[in-house]
Amino acid sequence: MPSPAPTPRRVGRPRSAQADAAIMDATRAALVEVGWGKLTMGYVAARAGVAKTTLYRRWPNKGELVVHAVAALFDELELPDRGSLRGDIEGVVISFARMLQRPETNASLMAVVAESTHDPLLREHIREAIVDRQKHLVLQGRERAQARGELPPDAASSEENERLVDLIFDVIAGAVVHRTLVSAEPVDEQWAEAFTTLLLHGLVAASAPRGRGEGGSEGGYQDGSA
Amino acid sequence: MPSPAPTPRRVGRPRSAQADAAIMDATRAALVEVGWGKLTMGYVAARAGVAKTTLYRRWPNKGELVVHAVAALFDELELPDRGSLRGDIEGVVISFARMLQRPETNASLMAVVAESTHDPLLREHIREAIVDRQKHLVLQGRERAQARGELPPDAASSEENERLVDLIFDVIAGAVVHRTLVSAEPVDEQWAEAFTTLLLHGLVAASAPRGRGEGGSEGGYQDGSA
Amino acid sequence: MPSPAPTPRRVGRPRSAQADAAIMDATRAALVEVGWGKLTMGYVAARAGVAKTTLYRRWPNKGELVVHAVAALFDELELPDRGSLRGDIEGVVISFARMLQRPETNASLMAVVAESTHDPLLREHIREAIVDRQKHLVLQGRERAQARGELPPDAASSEENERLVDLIFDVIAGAVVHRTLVSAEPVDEQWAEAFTTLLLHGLVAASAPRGRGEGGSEGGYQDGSA
Amino acid sequence: MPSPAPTPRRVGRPRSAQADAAIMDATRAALVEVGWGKLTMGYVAARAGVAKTTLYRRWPNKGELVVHAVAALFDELELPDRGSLRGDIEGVVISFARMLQRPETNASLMAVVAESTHDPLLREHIREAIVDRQKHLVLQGRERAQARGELPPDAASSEENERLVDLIFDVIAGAVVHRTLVSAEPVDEQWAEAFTTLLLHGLVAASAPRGRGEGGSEGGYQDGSA
DNA sequence: CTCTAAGCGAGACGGTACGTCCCGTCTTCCT
DNA sequence: AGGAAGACGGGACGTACCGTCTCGCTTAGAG
Repeated sequence: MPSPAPTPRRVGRPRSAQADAAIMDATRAALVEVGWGKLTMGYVAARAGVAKTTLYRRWPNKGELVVHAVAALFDELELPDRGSLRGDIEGVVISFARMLQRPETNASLMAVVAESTHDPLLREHIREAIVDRQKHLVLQGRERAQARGELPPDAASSEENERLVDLIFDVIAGAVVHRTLVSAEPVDEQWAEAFTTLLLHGLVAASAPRGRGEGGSEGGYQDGSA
Repeated sequence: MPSPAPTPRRVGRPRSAQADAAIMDATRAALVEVGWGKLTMGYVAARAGVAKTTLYRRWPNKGELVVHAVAALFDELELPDRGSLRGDIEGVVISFARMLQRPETNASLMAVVAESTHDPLLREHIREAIVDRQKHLVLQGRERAQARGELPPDAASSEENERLVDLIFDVIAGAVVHRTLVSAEPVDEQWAEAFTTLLLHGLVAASAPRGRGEGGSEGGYQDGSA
Repeated sequence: MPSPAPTPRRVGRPRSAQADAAIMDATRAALVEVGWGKLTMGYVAARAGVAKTTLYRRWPNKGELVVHAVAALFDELELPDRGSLRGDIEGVVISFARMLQRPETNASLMAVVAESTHDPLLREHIREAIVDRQKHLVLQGRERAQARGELPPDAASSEENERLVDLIFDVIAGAVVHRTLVSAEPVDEQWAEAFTTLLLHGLVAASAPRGRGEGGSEGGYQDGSA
Repeated sequence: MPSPAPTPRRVGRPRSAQADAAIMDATRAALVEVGWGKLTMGYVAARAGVAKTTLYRRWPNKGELVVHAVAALFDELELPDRGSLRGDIEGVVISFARMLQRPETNASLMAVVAESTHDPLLREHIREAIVDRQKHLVLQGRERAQARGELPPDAASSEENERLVDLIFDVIAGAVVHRTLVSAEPVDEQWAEAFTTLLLHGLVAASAPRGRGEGGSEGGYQDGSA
């Protein structure tokens, strides 16, 4: 996919790539310093050594600029193969948490999400730039686990499949985000292990064929010892 | 400590309780209409039929006003006894989700949380007003389940106990919030059921005595059919 | 004229004379400190150790309060008989200037006059409280000079008489005020003497019967030496 | 000193001269309509068809704006040569009074002066913008009269000279201002003539060599008839 | 010698204007 | 054409006073 864009006009002086990078850096730095609410275009521009005009030539408003700057941070999320489902989950939990604990991400993610609650375009923007990117990791991990025989293969209905992936994604991302940003407690190895244990057992049940799942409630905690 | 509650000696004209209520209502209504970002003190005041100064006499700024207005919404969260752990979990998930889906909560919660990422006082405010209030529900549900024999009694170490409650809280609240606000998908009965199933199995494992928890990873999905 | 007021009601607690005095003092002190523009009722009240209500119970607004406080200062103006018209003029000039140089008067007079330029009621108030009181001194001095034979007796027309008194008053008060407040130079003995000399010669001409007055322009300065 | 006046290197969008003029006009109009006390920046801005910020970009506060607007009015003061000292004095008196009677000047001058009583910078501002400009007229008139032989040439001491000019200035300006603003009576031809007569005789005496001036007090009013 | 109408301190109230900050747009000149 | 500089129209901010309005307490004179 080299360049489907139909020749984007090449007249006049080209945009400075240097400016671009400086702006991204300045935006992230400013987010750390003052947060979304007090972040001003003027300050970003000044810090980047650039005129305000230059910002507006690239992004239509504050929101877009910040989302753009934040989204890039999510690119580094990866899912190294640790050989087991448990290992993979713990890995992603810890690496996701590590990212969220960096102040620029911390401050930015929630700010951007909050802004999105009454801005559908921004919400779509976030979905593309952040959510889908992360969801891909869940899929990848699941496939590996299935290959290893740790999880049953895909259900018949692809719709049901997607629902399951979405659920797992919301549980993992939700728990990590909530602990980091709302409870404001660190996601350390201990927490990651406990969470993984919880998830792992749930996963097995959730992935099992329908009609069996609700067994948990009756079985009680004596279940395992039988 | 000479006087236990010495009648705070109110002098001068007392604050109007009417105004207080009108402001809270106006704030929530305004949040629905325009969202956090465009909510203005002037508009809230006008809508409440009150002078802007009256707002500032009670709350030092927009943030505090909104947190206050939003926090009250969390008071209505309850945990009706549905007779089983599964029922209780589904109940709280759905009622929490229902609350989050109401536009005023939707817009406000994240906004307020986002604001808190660089405002420790606000963060403490949130913890008191919202987080602790919710955590209480988790405790309550767990006690009921223990009484019913659905979950094992408290672990020996109270520290470990607290860790577990915190974990469960982050998982429930996180998943619901994430699905509602980030994934922007509805929390319907179907999702609540699937989530509950997942959580239920995880819960049993997580609540079990240490040293057994990690069994899940090896056992695989064939576990149940053995 | 002992009390034409038809018994001004004597029920209830009478107004505190102490408060009255404290308010007047506080007002004048505040005028010195911050000037009219920044003088606030709250500050005057606080400084007088009195509630704002107490101020408004006595004067309907800031303007009236200040005029009242300032007018009292003019009461002390007197015209001691120095035995000659020249002496009397120098005396009044210096004592008037001395009053104007006191910071509370300095700041207040112009402020009040300025305020009066678009407030006819206040203007009338000033005329009664300040202007007429001063004009009386001019009349008194003139009568003494006439008695001494330094000035001709009143003209036939009383209207013309009044015009003359007004003119003299405007010249004296105007010159002193202008030097003090606009030119912002001190009215010392030297200036007072020079001004008196100027006025004295003018006075003789102005007081002379009509039809002769314009002689000055032709006569030139050689006039006296002839 | 490499560059004597290096072309101040104007960068960025220049200030709109149109806006400048509109603001001055609006300020003067507003002064007439509502007076100093009720003049608001918002109203001036609206009337000028300009944003409030544009006002504050040019003047730091209401006071400076108004002084600036008013000072310009004094530019039109001139001293047309009427051929005689008497004529010149009457001319300047009447044209000065005419200016003061215009409502915008009326309201503004005193307000600005009042404000200056506790603001040394403003006072200096006024001196430069208004007082010095007027004093120049006195000098000019005196020189003409000296050339015509109506007044004696400058005294030996230049210091004494300056004192005399200042005195005359305070008398003329003071009398006109006082009559207009404090006594609140019109300066008509009749008053101007009477005042001029008074001043003219005083002038001759005051301009005469020292040691003779005080003669007036003894001579009495019979002086002229001898 | 009580009763009671007014005075009083305190401070909340509805308002108006302030002067500031930032937004996103627009000129102007320079590269 | 891009970019730096900065003025512009606009909107909201949070503050400061205004003059009014409860409150509950105090106080002196009328009954």
